Amino acid sequence: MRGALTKAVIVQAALDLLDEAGTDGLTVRALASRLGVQAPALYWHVPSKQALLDEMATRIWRHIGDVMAGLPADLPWREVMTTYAVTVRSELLGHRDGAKAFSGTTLTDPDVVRRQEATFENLIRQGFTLPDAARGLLLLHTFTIGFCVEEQAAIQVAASGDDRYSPARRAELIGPDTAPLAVDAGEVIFGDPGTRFAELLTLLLDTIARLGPERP
Amino acid sequence: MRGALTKAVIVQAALDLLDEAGTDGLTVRALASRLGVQAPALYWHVPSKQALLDEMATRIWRHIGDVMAGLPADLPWREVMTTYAVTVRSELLGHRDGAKAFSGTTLTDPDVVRRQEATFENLIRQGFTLPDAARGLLLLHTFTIGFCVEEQAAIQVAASGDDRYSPARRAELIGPDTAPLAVDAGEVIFGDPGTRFAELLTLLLDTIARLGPERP
DNA sequence: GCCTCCAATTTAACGTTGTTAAGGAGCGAT
DNA sequence: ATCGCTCCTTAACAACGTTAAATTGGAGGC
Repeated sequence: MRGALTKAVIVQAALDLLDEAGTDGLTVRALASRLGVQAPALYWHVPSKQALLDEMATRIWRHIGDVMAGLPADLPWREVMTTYAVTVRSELLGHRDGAKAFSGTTLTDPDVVRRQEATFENLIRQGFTLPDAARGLLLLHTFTIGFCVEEQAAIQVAASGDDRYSPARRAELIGPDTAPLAVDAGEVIFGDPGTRFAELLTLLLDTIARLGPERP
Repeated sequence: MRGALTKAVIVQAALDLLDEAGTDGLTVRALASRLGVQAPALYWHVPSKQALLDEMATRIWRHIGDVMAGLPADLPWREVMTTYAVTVRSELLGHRDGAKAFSGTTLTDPDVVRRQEATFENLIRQGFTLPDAARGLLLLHTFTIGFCVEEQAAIQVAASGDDRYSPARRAELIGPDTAPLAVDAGEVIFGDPGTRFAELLTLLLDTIARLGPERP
């Protein structure tokens, strides 16, 4: 089993451990134990825990890049953008604490950026200027990040047995008589996240259309 | 000086310490020392560090609520929404690591929610249905959170002397010949954040207009 | 004026964390 | 065979959040 440890193996195990134990459970010792090794052994392959976290984030974003690069070169722009948003969301929510852990991360991999080229080419072919394509994707990216951060936080609260976001408990805490609008707004804001995401995404695509190929 | 320690004082000191020392420097011992007290003394007033972090977040969001509640009851909806986005951004960026620390946080204060009532009343008076007002604010909220998370992460990278996001270094890392579009897109994506925020915000307000009072 | 009681704080300590230093085992090349 | 390099272990450190127990200081009853 000597030499079986590589950076890639460690990163994969770290992602698995994160899913099982969450951020708090992702310790160097627990990770080492899962790999059948002592904790300091990992430091031969990875300079620090922070570097490991960066590496994990890079893996996630590289995978998202793979999906985007695999799209047909002439896919309609709405589907391109929908795929991006949906992929990012499923990838972030697919890992416990993923949104907070992998958002706003410093990508260490220029390769990820390079592979955006095909997407830009496609968008431009469909009538976007480059700055507008960039703005559109940035808007989508930003929105998706924010959405997932909030969604996953609520998921975690609910998972801990706290029903603070359920409509009934919420109404009770606020007092329905004092702020009926705020209570009702909760139905929209804390309703089914999938529906909400789809709704807002459609709204955004309509926005992006106006700065791109369907400019008024 | 006995009895001078209260939860409010601790929370304020914690915010100050966060700004000076960042998330890593915000330790129970450092906080106690700044308050002229031993670490365990804090546990008389606050049950845990996590509770303290929640309390800090609540303070931030309550302050944002103060600003919103202080707006004129008939302020045009675009200004209402702009104020919300701008206030959230300045509040989050106003504290070191603020975006990550205070986003997706579980508000412990129903009072914050109750005070949204006036904002909803105003938006409805200007032609929004309640669900659309909620959707609009949610879209704005989500976007702003995502934006700040990314912006502050980039700020922190730059502050550590890493010029990875500067146009020149970025072009060098990617290789300008292999992905010219991706390189140029960086000018938009990593240009001045204030401009970028204002641009995207305007874009969003145009979208929100279509589901609200200026429905086509 | 003393004593009591309770709120608020200290001292001491525990287990766990990320990380480093020093050393040893295995293996290929000379 | 032995050197040297790679990879891993054992031992240890300082710092962290947190708890238990002992201690202080002031307010109120006698």
